[in-house]
Amino acid sequence: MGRSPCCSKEGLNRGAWTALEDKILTAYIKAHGEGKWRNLPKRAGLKRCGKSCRLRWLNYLRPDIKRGNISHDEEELIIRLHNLLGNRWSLIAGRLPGRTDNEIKNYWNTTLGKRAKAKASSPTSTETPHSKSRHKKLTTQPHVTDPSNSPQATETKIQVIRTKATRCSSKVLVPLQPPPIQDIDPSEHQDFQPYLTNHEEMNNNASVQSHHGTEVLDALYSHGQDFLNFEINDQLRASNEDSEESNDINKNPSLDPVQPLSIDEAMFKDWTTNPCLDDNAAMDLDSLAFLLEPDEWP
DNA sequence: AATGCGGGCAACCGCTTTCAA
DNA sequence: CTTGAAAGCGGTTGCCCGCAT
Repeated sequence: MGRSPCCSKEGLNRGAWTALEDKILTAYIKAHGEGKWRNLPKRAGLKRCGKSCRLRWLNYLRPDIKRGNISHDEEELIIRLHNLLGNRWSLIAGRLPGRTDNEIKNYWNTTLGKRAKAKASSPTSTETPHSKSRHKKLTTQPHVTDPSNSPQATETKIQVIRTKATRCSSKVLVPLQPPPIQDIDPSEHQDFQPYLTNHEEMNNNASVQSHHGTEVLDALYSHGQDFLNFEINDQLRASNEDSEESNDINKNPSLDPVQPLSIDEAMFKDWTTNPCLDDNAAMDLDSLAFLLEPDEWP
């Protein structure tokens, strides 16, 4: 690809991963956990760059990866989030359980971007999101990997999404509560089944979700400014967290997660009061789409 | 049946950001 | 405060596959 290697590549494998390499990497990470990517190949006995291992794990081997077609809901969400966030693929992916930034980026570049272009040049275009071309290729499995060996082949239970922008979470810690199970119909929220079954996991990831909520809200507030450079005022947030009012939402799981959103100044100062951004509803596609396109509110 | 072409996707790259010493 | 390592990110590339000719 014409560029100098990012690290020493002597004797390292490149290109598509083999089933054996996948197995080794998966086994190693299962045993030792993620992280320390640079040392990982040596320790695991893989002839790969650490970066390559990280990418392979995050984009393909993770057990919480959702394979298969992008659903209509997901597609709409991607489009709206892209309108809002631009090419912040990792942020967009953070709102789509089981989807990776690479997958969304590819999907945009190959499908949605073109469609958007076509639509722009021909506003009367009647192509629907379910047009034939879109489904020309269904679930893709890498040819190098024996599907029977793939973790996804046997792992039908999709776990909670972990946005890769995990660093953000270290600065935002919001008290969380799992959604009341009895209030949620699992059949209608299959994408979020993990949230209904794995509270511990959800709590581990909740701060990230909350942080994304901040970004979305701030984006709305700043009307397109580069809100991702926004630095959260720690003191303000701390005072908000101390405020009884700001914690009401976390204390009151009975609040309707899709309650119409009224965006006022107080809410921007204390986004945790917004029911749409409550963790109980933060991953709900409907509520988010609702947030992004207020003129479509019923 | 053979070949060319384009689409789709996995993987790679360099830059940026974050964190710890 | 500085600096280097590690990790994250988005852009780009190259290969494979399916379709058209």
